[in-house]
This record gives sequence, structure tokens and C-alpha cells, in this order.
Amino acid sequence: MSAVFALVDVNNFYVSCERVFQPRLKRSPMVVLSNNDGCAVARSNEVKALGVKMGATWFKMREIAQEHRIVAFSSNYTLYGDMSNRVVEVLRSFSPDIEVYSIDESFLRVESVCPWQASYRAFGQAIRAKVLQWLDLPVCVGFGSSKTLAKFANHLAKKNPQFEGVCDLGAFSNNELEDWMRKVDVAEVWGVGRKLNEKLAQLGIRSVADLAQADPKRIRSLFGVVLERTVLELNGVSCLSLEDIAPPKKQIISSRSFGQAVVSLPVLTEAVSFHVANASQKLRAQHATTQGIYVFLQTNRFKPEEPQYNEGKLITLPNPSDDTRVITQFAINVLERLYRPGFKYKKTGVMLLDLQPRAHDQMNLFGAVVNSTNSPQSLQLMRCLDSINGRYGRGTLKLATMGVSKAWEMRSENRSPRYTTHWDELPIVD
DNA sequence: TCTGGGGTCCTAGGACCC
DNA sequence: TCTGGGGTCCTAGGACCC
Repeated sequence: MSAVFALVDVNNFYVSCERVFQPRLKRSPMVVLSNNDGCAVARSNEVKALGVKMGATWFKMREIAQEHRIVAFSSNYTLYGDMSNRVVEVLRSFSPDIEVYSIDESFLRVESVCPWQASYRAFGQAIRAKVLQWLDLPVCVGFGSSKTLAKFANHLAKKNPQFEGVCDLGAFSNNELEDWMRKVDVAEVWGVGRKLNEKLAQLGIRSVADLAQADPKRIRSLFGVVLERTVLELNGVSCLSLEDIAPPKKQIISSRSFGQAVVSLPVLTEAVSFHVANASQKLRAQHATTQGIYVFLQTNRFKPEEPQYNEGKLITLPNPSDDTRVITQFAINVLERLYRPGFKYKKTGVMLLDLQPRAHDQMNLFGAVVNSTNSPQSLQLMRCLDSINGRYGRGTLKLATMGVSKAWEMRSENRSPRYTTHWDELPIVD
């Protein structure tokens, strides 16, 4: 049986999450803003119809927002993350072969589990109905014989009401498929970004059909193996398999713009400590250690009239570690060497690189167990830290270097309650 | 006043090995 | 006169994704 992939994706995901708990807003124009309330990262259909683009800066939209009474929410990733997990649980009941591709999209292998022989449309409608009933979230489903085709099918389902949210390319004749591919811009293809789109246009490749009909070898010589695979995938040759087990991360980043400019080293120290705590908790969650820590510091690039400073430094630890205390110490050391007084800083962040599975703990050249950073005491302490913070909330237990000042915290002026994860923020039904 | 955050993969070129 | 062949590893930069 040849492969059939489904791509399920939640429409306007963040907006839809907010609407679950504020049903009176189901028809209001709405946006969800990025961290720091910077720009629109999710738009309701009403807002899209007004011509507001993805990533539009909020402060530049004030006028149109007032005129059309656009409701803006600050992003609430605790809520979206939890809702996302719930969607995945529902999807898992339809197929055990699932790849969680992003917070609002999953690929499923469905050829052996579709209960409606040869009717993937009915299968897709069943998925839609269940997610809607259980979670009140609208999804679209696309079916195709490769991931790239499933993505394309999903795009058609989303943009063309006659599909009623489900599109199965397998049900199309060759001519029908070509017609649809002819109608859609090549920029919509998964893997074709802005640059490739420009270069393809120079070759006269403008529609999905143009790319599908291009010679894979030629595409490879001009653009590389990645786009060659895309061409093959568009022709139903599955090159990208389902990654049902998420591979461990190769790097972990934590960074944030400040709500307002920061000038002082102590405040930066608190921010860096926060990012280390954040990143190393994720590090321990995947049972890994880090040996490379990169710390960076940035001024506001949107204010060229202010003096700019944009630097980062990498430090290599003598021994791999996952201990927040150790990593914090090194990171603060780097920060102190990086810091120059007199600048208005806008952003800082920490990257953990050189990640290794914890099981691979390596002794140093002299074979000594000088590796006190991975001592049993450290292990236990970190486990304790994570479990307390897991139970009572992030930041319940923290290093003193994280401080208590909120001087650097991001703006988040209209965040909704964390309805599904915090007892004191549960929705109340009158 | 105001401009997000977190990732992956591929390629080319340099340095080095025998 | 004259200068091979086959590799690996690392890094920086560029492209992409959501």
C-alpha cells in the first residue's frame, strides 16, 4: 500500500485558542501579538480580509485597529502549548503514526488506518468533527502521497470553501491536479521561501505546476538537493518520511526583547540568569548536557540614531554540564566581558550548544572524576528544582542571580488567563 | 513609547590527515 | 621537465520552517 500523508492544521491557531474561552469574540476581528506585543502573529479571517499582513507591527496598526475594533491579545504560550497537546492527543486516536510538526500542525500516516476505504474525505471530516467537538478548534485536513503534497492539499482546503476544510489530492484526476497546481503560486510550496521564489521567477517558474514539471536534475544543479526533493515530492515521490520520534535538539535558545531599554549590568545579569534557567531546564528535559554557551547582547536596531552594539561570545565549559548554577556562572562571566556601559540594550539571550546525551558523560584527558558539575548531588538538586517548578510554576524556586526586579520584562498588556493549566485561572461558567 | 522567538538543513571553503 | 588522491572535520553563511 503506498503512503498517504495527512496534514492537519488548526486555522488561525492562537486566535482560535482565545476564542474557545471568549466565544462572544467568535466573529470579532482579532489578532494575537508576538512577545512584547510587537507584531501580529495570528489574525482572524476578519483581520486578514482587512489586508493586515502576518507580522504587521502593532503600533503601526493602531488606526486601522481602532477603526475596525480589532481585539488584540498578548501571546499566551502556556495556553497555546496546552491546547496544542490536546489536539495531538485527539489526532493520535486517528493514527498512531504522527509527527508533531509545529505547535498547530501535525502529519499523520493514514493509508492503513482510514476506516472509510478510499474515502479520505470522510476520514478528514471525522477528524474535523472530533477536534471541533472536543476542543472547539477548527482544523483543515489535506491528504497527499507525500508530505509536500499533503501540505499543498491543506492549502487548497483552507483557501477554497468548496472543499469544506478537507482536500484529498488522491481523488483528483491528473488534469484536475494540474489545474489546481496551475492556479497556485509557487511561493506557497513548502520549502519555497522568498529568495527561492525570486530566483524561480527568473526561470519562468511561477506556479506550483511549473515547479512540479521542472526537471529535477536541473533544479538540483541550480538550487541543490533540497529543492530537487521538493520537485519529486510534488510528483508523488515521497522523499521526506514521517518523523514520529522527535530527534533531540541540537541547540537550545532562550532570548527575549526587553519591555524597555536596559542600561545597567545588574539588570542584564538578571535577564541572562533567567535565560540560563529557562534553557537548562529544557536541556535537562531532554536528558542532555551542554558544553558551549553563547551569550549575546543587542541594542535596538530600529533606532539607528542611537549608538549600536551587537556582540556575542562563546565559552566552552571544561566539562559538559546541565547544572543551572554552573551554566549561570559561566554565562554571567561571559556577560561581564561582553558588557559595555553607555548603550541602551534591547535584547539579550543565551544559546546552549554542543549538546550531548547525558549517558555519554566523558571524563577529561586525565581520566579524573573532576567532573563535580555532574556529581550525584548536582543531579539530585536539579531534579528537585525541576519538580518543584513543574508543580508550582516556573520560577517558584530560582537562583538569587535571577533577582526580583521586573525591569527587563516584556510588555504583555492583554494576556488572557492560563485557563487550562492554573487552578486559580480556570474559566468560570455563570 | 512601540519592531518576536526558536529551530533545522545544506553548501562551500579552509585546515588538516595519511 | 616535475607537485596525487582520497578523505574528515569545522565554520560561516544562507536558505528555509512555524
